[in-house]
Amino acid sequence: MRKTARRSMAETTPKKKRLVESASRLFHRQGVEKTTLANVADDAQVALGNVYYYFKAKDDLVAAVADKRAGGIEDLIARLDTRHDPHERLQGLVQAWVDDRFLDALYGCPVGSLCFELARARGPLSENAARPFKALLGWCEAQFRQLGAGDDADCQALHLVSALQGVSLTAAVFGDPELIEKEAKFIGHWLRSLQVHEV
Amino acid sequence: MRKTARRSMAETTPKKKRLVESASRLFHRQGVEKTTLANVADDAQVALGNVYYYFKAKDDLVAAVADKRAGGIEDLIARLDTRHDPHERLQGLVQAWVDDRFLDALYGCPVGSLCFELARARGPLSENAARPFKALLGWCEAQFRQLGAGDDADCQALHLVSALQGVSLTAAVFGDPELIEKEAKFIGHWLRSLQVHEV
DNA sequence: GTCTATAGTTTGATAGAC
DNA sequence: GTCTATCAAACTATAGAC
Repeated sequence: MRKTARRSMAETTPKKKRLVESASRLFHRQGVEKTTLANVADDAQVALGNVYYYFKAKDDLVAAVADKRAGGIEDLIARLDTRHDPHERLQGLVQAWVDDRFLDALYGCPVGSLCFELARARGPLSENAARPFKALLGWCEAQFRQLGAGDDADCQALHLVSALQGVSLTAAVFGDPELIEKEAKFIGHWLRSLQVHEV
Repeated sequence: MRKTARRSMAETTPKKKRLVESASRLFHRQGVEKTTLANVADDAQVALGNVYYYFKAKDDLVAAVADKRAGGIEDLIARLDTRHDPHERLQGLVQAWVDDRFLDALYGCPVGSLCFELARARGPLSENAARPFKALLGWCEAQFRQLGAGDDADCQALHLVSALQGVSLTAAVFGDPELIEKEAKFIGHWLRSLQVHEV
């Protein structure tokens, strides 16, 4: 009757989904280039040759993971949009980074690291690499505009997204999740200063 | 008599140095994992088998490039330290990012991307991955302290380094160097606001 | 020091039985 | 749909002539 989360997933979840989830985790920890299809197949408990039934080539699996990342950002945005005011929504975004700080301080932001790896390669996959960033920047800009930022809203959005991406990278370089907490507090002060300016 | 910069380097520079410089450029553009020793040997115009006379293994070449990156940051800091006041020194740091914006918007910050790739692997090379970041953060903290930041100096240093790293990544994802200019202006305003607060 | 040739693995991808 | 077996290419690294 004892079941670990992984085993129960391995037994119940369809193989295609398991492959994407294993790839998602391994791409985060090792990067796309260092992760082999044998790694993914093994982690998902799928025979190596069977991977090609679900994905014609490695790039198709990478594209599926990239879509999952973009969807994750869009889901996060949708959850934040249930909050009442733009200041709380932006603070919620920062809090999402704090929530993930232990994993991100080991392997970086899963979205940033993957999108960067795909964009730098400048192959066919780099087309959609900017999608999560476009969503995030556009959403942040709308929040800052509602805070009364006016023509500065796009600069503030870029600054916020950059700070979050940058601290994920820095924390990963040091392996220290407290850096994310520290930067989150700093950003929190900044956001609060914009709000009181507004009221 | 006509000589391109590359060819003249290929003919006059010692092979070991050429290998490190080719590796440095290729690691920036493709990442360590995607770059093969054949790529490096070809770019440096050195026979593949000869690479192993200078570097026992690929990791030794990677370590040499990592040292070069750390040295580059330390040189930059040394150049900035010739300036008269901490505000000008910090603005000079931001300007260094603007100067490199065209290359960084294609392939990211060479320091950040390499240090992150090495740190994430959590192998023997990740030991020194934090060295350039440690130098940068320590130096920035000293500048902010001289600006009268007090106990906030370390938070401000982390924020500045994060913003620079983050915007390099974001600009690379979009392939847009103007994002670096935009964020540099925003940071410039922030630094100026700290200075007038001081005076 | 420099080169060619190649060993020994690993990798993405395919073939074909079940 | 799933599996085993395997190919062809690419990679790190070595051997050995010069």
